[in-house]
Amino acid sequence: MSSVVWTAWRHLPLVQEVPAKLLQEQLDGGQSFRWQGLEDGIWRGVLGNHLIEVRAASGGLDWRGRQGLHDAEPMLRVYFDAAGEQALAVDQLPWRSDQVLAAALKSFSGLRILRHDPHETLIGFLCSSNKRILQIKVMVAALARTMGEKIVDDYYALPSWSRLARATDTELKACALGYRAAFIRGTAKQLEVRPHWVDEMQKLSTDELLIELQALPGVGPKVAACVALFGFGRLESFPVDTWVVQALASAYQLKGWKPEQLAGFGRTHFGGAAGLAQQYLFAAARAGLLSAPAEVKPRPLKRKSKRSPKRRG
DNA sequence: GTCCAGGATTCAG
DNA sequence: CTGAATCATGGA
Repeated sequence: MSSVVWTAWRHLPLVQEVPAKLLQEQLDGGQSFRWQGLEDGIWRGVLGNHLIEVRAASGGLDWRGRQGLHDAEPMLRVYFDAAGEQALAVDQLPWRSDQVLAAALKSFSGLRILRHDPHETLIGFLCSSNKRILQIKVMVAALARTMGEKIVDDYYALPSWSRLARATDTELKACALGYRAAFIRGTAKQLEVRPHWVDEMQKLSTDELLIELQALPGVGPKVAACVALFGFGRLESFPVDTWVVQALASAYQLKGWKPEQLAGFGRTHFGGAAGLAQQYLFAAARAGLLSAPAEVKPRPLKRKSKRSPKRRG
């Protein structure tokens, strides 16, 4: 039934190899909502307006696109951090004094923050509140199929902000977004008149970026942190979701801490690559590797009583 | 039927 | 200011 004509497989060398199990964690572990696993370890996904397939291979990845695709290798090199820049960031994490982190780094060695398109990241995480990863993927796919441009077969690019801004209630209803439909539409109406939004955001510091993101409808602290991390490559951004709350409560003895407090702990304890640490802990928590807090023995921690003034200017 | 999901927003107190 | 209620939908 498929009318896709593929190029030959091409090799994408990676400084740090990505075994099949780790590739699955990266592509289907909550960073992206646009990949589907096929047979034989092949993953098919839509990046921008490209339909791409990848699979683990010795020394890196094999990939292919549709016949006639202009070379997508530069984009994929960035997407998968082919140069291995994040290896340095991982080494800067406090794994030498943090046994929990050390275990997570070992279990998912080579895990990377993929460099997603900011628009796609924002759309995905606008759908994410109170939803599981699988259902987020369904909603994003529905948005693409309903309002995006067709690529081939049943694969569609994500719709533009201007298209989303004029989405009808019927169209949004068909995507089963629930109350998130208002998030999508509200953010779309703001961003459709800001064609250089990404460039503007890139110039900001991470703290400024997080504030600007949270000014968008449906974007709170957690979604902003995810967009900053996965969409803008801010490795210091530390999203605190239910899994991270669980992980820090059980493995770091931080029961009862509120998300904002945990975010502060994350940035202080993990430093400039806190978001990278977060993704390892997120993966470990979801894999059930942090469910035995008795073994862990973290250093004593003090809770800050100081409140942060929420002023701007 | 009940509970929960990579939360955000609104509403009491 | 903080904490609880509410939001729409689908799967376990």
